[in-house]
Amino acid sequence: MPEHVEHLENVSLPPEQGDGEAASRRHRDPLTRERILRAALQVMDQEGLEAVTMRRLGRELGVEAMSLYNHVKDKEAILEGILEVVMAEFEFPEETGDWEADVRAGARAWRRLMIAHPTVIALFAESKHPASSPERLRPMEWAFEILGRGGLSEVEVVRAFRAFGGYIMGSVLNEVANPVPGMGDRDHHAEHMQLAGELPPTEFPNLVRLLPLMAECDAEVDFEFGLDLLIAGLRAKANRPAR
Amino acid sequence: MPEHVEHLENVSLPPEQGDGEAASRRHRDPLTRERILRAALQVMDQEGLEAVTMRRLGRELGVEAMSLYNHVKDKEAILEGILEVVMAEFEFPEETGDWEADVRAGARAWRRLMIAHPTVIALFAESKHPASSPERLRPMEWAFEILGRGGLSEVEVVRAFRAFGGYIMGSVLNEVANPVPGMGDRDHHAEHMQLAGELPPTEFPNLVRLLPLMAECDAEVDFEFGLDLLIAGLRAKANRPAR
DNA sequence: TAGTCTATCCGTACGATGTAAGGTGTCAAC
DNA sequence: GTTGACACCTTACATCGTACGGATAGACTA
Repeated sequence: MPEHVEHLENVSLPPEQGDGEAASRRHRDPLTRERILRAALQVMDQEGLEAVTMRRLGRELGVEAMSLYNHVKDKEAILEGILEVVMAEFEFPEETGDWEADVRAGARAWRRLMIAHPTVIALFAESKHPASSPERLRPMEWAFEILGRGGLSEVEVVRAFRAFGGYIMGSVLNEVANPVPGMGDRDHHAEHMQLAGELPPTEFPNLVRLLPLMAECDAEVDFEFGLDLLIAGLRAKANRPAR
Repeated sequence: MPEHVEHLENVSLPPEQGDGEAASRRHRDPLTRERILRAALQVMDQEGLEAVTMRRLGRELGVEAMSLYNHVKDKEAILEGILEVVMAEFEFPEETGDWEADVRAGARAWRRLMIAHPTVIALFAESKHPASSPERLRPMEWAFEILGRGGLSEVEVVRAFRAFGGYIMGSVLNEVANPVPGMGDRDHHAEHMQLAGELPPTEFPNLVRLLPLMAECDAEVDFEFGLDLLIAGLRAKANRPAR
């Protein structure tokens, strides 16, 4: 009988710089849905969605790819799980009682979360099932709660939720249109400027004029601008006096 | 020398229901970047992004997968190309001279386009390079043109563009959260209702109350709602009198 | 007419992916 | 001990994107 495995633990166990803890030779600390999702999120944040691979996650956790299937059904389940983990990071701003300020703070919190993990937008875009885990629902619940205090009807609350949600999602999506490398802006800036220079000015006069402006705009300020529009519009609709 | 190929044309050439035209046995009509992109878009619209495969496109066009590489650099190039084709379908609304009406019409046109090809949102979310082809730029140019007529400063035009663009993108993204099957709403509706029924009402009182409402809202009406908010806000900012 | 060029397309092959199926080891309960 | 449950590993397969090289056919030259 071939006893070809002489299980020493010299296999690899890559340096394990991370949360240390030994990974003692007999058992490494046991695999867990939790640990898998955390590793997946990390890989995704650092190297993008296409780096999230069963084998890669296995390597990351010192385990073979197939072992993951003892804790998650699918790769798809991992992807959905990442959304859970991210939404669990949502930082609820403390409430001031000022409705507009609270709405604004909520929107910013949401944006911060998406910006912190830009690739989740792609996950949302591909996700097959709507949210159902408490982790993903809790921030929604809170958003409804806040919006509900503005004197809007129930339908209006729903619609405002969708308007803000859509705006936040879309802004971030447009903001992180190129997701990969070292950091944002520089690439965008350069590409925009170059593009504006190359464009036939008779066909694209506005782009030639405005693209450079666009390149040097600050995404956060722009976000606030749109937020102002939505809130102003909502204030009008709710017949509230300007504070 | 092995002359193992006895090129008869019996291979397969699947029924070829489409644009007819013969595909005569000697040559089928020649492969083209154009034709490839069109086929890719069609497959994507009907069966989703993951069905867009080099071999699949080849089959669709009566050709081996590798032949596609004579006309496109990459699979990625095909995906970017799909964006071109879609944006080329943008239907410029005729301009009325009424600024608000034109902005609204533009936003609707944009939304219609995305709804007609829901999967492009995922493409945008994964696209590595910002737009650069004229097909993708032309609708942007037009949007700038329209927005520019509202008495806004140049920076405000840029910001308004981003606000509207973000809102449109995000709304559609949220609207088509589940992309695949026969059609929208039914699934969403059912899932929302069921979810609302299962939720612990003490932890998620707002969701329990509002999710059913959300399920029966009409996406188009909701879109208009957010559009109203943005335009109202913009009107205020531009110090224009309500019409 | 024969010969060469070039664009187009096919065939084969390689590495990487997700995952089904079954094997191996460890430990708790009997 | 023996047994069974569980965590993990190994192997295998279909399918993916694509590098590489050969075959075909029309256009051009002579």
